[in-house]
Amino acid sequence: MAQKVKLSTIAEALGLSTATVSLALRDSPLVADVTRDRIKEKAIELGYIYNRRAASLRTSRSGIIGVVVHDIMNPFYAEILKAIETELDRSRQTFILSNHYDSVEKQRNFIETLLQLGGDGVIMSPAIGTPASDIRLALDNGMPAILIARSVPEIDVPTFRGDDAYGTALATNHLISLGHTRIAMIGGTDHTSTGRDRYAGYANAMKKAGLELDPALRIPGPRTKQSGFEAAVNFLANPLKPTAAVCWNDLVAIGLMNGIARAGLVPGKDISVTGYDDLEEAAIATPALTTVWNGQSEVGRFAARALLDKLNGSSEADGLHLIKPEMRIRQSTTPLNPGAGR
Amino acid sequence: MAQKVKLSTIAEALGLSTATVSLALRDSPLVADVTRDRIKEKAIELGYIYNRRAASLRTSRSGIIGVVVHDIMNPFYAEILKAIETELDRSRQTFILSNHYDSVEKQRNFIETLLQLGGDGVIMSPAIGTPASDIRLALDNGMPAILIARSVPEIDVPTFRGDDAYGTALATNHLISLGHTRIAMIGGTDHTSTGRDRYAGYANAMKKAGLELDPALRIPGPRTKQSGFEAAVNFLANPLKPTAAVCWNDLVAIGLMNGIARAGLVPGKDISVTGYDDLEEAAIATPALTTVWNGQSEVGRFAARALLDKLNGSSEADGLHLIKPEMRIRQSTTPLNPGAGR
DNA sequence: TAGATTTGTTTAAACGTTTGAATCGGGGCC
DNA sequence: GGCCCCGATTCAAACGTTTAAACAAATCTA
Repeated sequence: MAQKVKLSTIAEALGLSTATVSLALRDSPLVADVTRDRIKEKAIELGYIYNRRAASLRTSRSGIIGVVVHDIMNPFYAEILKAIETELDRSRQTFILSNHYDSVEKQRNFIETLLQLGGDGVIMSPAIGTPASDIRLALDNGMPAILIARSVPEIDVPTFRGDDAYGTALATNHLISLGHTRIAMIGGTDHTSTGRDRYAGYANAMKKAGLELDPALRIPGPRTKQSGFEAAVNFLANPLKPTAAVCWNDLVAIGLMNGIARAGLVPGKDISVTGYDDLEEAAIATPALTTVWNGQSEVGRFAARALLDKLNGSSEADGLHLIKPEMRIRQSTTPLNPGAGR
Repeated sequence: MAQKVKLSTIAEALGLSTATVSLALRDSPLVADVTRDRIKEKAIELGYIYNRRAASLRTSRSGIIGVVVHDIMNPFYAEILKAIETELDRSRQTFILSNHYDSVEKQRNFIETLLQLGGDGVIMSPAIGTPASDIRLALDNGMPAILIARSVPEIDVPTFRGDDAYGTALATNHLISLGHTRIAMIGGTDHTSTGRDRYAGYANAMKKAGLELDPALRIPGPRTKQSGFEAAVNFLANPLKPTAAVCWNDLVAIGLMNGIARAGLVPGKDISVTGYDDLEEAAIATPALTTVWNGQSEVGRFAARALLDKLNGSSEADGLHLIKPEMRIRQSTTPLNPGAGR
């Protein structure tokens, strides 16, 4: 590997100063056109590589943005990330991605690393139990933060997520309108604002329709296919078997449908199932999954924009922004079959 | 936001020099125990944040490692990434993740960005058509590279991937042993080494068994569920309908099974299907998918280790390392049903 | 007791950029 | 001809660390 090529290498080769070279490479109007061209040519010829750490040490802008979510493998976040990526790419920001797997500690490590690297900002879906102080750590050190998918108590930064109570109410009402009365709710926990909201939407819809809220019909659990698959056993063991299920998300719903099929019943016919998120996968599941579109791409896009706006000095977007979910009706929900559920 | 706290802030507060503070914070034996404790205490009290860009400017080690793959949303890569993450976390390296979506340009941008940030190394699954010069760009600037999943002609860096020809041969032979003779191969392209290898494994197994290689039975396509789902139509329209299919990967296989089910046939019974990769999802699909384990976690782990070794000066691992795939037999493959396939 | 060693700390230069202020050689203006 | 201004370029300091080398004081050693 040849000697490192830096500004001064180019400067010396041309008999100029590093200042001129620096300005020229950044298209400053201060340097003569002809000089700029000579400099740029030489830079390419020598294989010059801009040293961002040196630059950012001087300018205190690194061009790095951090994004941390529960699990990037989860298609729900993956769709959000894709939207963020598209938006940030446009403004030539590098982004650093991390999972926290709901470990507050891993999340704080990430924030600290990002501060050390001089990150310009952070977009995060906070881990369960995130203390306000962890967000303030970023804020106090001049690194703006945007929240997605979940809120953190006492923190008032721009926050984007779906209107969960409204969304599960949509799904529940859909099932009620099909004649179902014993409707289970599967997956998720009550330890997050999302969890509480989703349950509230379901519970309110049930009450409003005059239906009984049987605690045995609430089966909490992780938010994975595996968990939905396993819940099927529990679900089908219930003596008064439910005829329909509102699932935490599409993954749980697909897992549940697989579990139902494995038990010899026909999902969508014997038991109606709704998902949540409307992942790409929902449409090609068998049967095609009725679900609630949760606006992941909107969340990602808005979050990225809000951060870029903040970096440019505006702060209009503070506070909570809810995206209204929409029903996507497919084949996994059908009118109550009077013979089923016994 | 208060004034920035730096080494000199701590130094002044304690009447010491920045050198002492710098050494103390890094647990150098050069500084007295009592002094070190005072310094560390003060650092916490003042909320000191280590500035890595300044440090790395001096040391030329940034602690940043880049990872670029086709698509992090793809569970195949996601499993590799998880293994890499686990391994790198252990040695406190920050990693920057990116998709190239098989765009050589996006990939080169990533390499350039990483160089600008002073990345210590890069692990990549090269985009289709990656020129050797793009890898050399990294190498020539002192940034070691490791390849996963695919090779690049003329490049001899440590490369880790599954033995694809062997793997598809396993799957094909399994189907042949069940009595199938009209076996399709679905998904993938011939533009990558992986693609050619997988086809070769299938083709050789067919020939060796004395079976005809009907070009109509080769249905190339993207490596997604969607694509498998769509291929079902094409597949079932064949007048001499195949009775079994070797799929490019589990996603294609699951999509294909959904498509078969949608057409009113029973996957695994009317038509046998094999996947590739053995994703978590394969085991809970309906029917549970027979597939080929491709050692993603091994690939990720080995790649990360190889890079860390390189950074520590060793270079033993140069060249290609193949991981031997293994068959995972489940319910999606059954003996040929003489009535089917007509 | 003088010199050598050890222990703990400081000095100062370096890493590669950016940028406000300074310089320089011409013109144009009155 | 003196003055000011202009465009193009350079000077030099700064960003916050690290580290080789120097230093000072205390402790050994012969």
